[in-house]
Amino acid sequence: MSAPKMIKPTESELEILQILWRKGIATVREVHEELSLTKNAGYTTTLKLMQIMNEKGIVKRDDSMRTHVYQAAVNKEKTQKHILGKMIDSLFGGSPTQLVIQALGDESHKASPEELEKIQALLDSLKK
Amino acid sequence: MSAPKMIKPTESELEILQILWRKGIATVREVHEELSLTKNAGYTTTLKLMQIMNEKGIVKRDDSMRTHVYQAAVNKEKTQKHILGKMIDSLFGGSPTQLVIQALGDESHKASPEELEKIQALLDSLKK
DNA sequence: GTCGTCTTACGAAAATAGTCGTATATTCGA
DNA sequence: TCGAATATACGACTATTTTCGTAAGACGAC
Repeated sequence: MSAPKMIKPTESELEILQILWRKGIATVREVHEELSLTKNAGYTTTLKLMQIMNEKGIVKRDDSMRTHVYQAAVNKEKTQKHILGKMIDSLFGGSPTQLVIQALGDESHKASPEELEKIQALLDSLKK
Repeated sequence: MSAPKMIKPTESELEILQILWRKGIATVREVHEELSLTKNAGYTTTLKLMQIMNEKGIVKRDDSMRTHVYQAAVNKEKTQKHILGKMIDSLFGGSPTQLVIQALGDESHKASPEELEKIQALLDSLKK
């Protein structure tokens, strides 16, 4: 039953994970190209990070070929939940309600009616 | 009108901010007593952190007396919203809905019926 | 085969965060 | 007045995260 291991990706690792979650698999070069759009770091920096992530078990890689191919080894939803849980503790006094209220009230990230319905459905199921 | 400064409190700083937000004002001793309930760190560690926070402008202090009195210098809701906004963009593709769903589904931070009602009320007001 | 390019590996510096020991000052009660 | 308790200041040490230089092997064009 014990969680295999509790993973706590760093900021930089999260940036890489997002790319891998979206692309499925990718080489260091591909990840680095995308990171470069919003960030400024050398190629070997990205490489090193991904190597470390591999050691930590955050990503897996296929190194049967000269150019290694990476993929995320942690579940996206689980990771989101875990980070959110820490945030609930560290920023919202353990109350997810406060977090939800702030998130829903965020003017720059408005939820659409369809999304509100999704939340309503979830809320209904929690209430019973 | 420029934002005075963009604050990025660390994990430990957030823990202290939470206490200050709740208590309004507090001494290092008081903050440390509370931190000790959930954490294990020496008194001077807490002191040092609060001194650094003071230098950063995250807290203010009244040092007219021997025992200094601290208070938060950053707004709680603004800080929460800022950090949450970054997370919505970086982890949830800009959709607060996904974040809300993950937060509500967190088994280890269950919302009480009363809290669910609060969310329901907010949801109703957003729907109209 | 040789050269230029691309790749991984590796080590270590730089930056950031958190920890605490110790010195010194103040307060207060015995 | 003396000493225990408590306060701040401050430096240093540890740990973690991020960064990158450099080396060495593999590949393809020619």
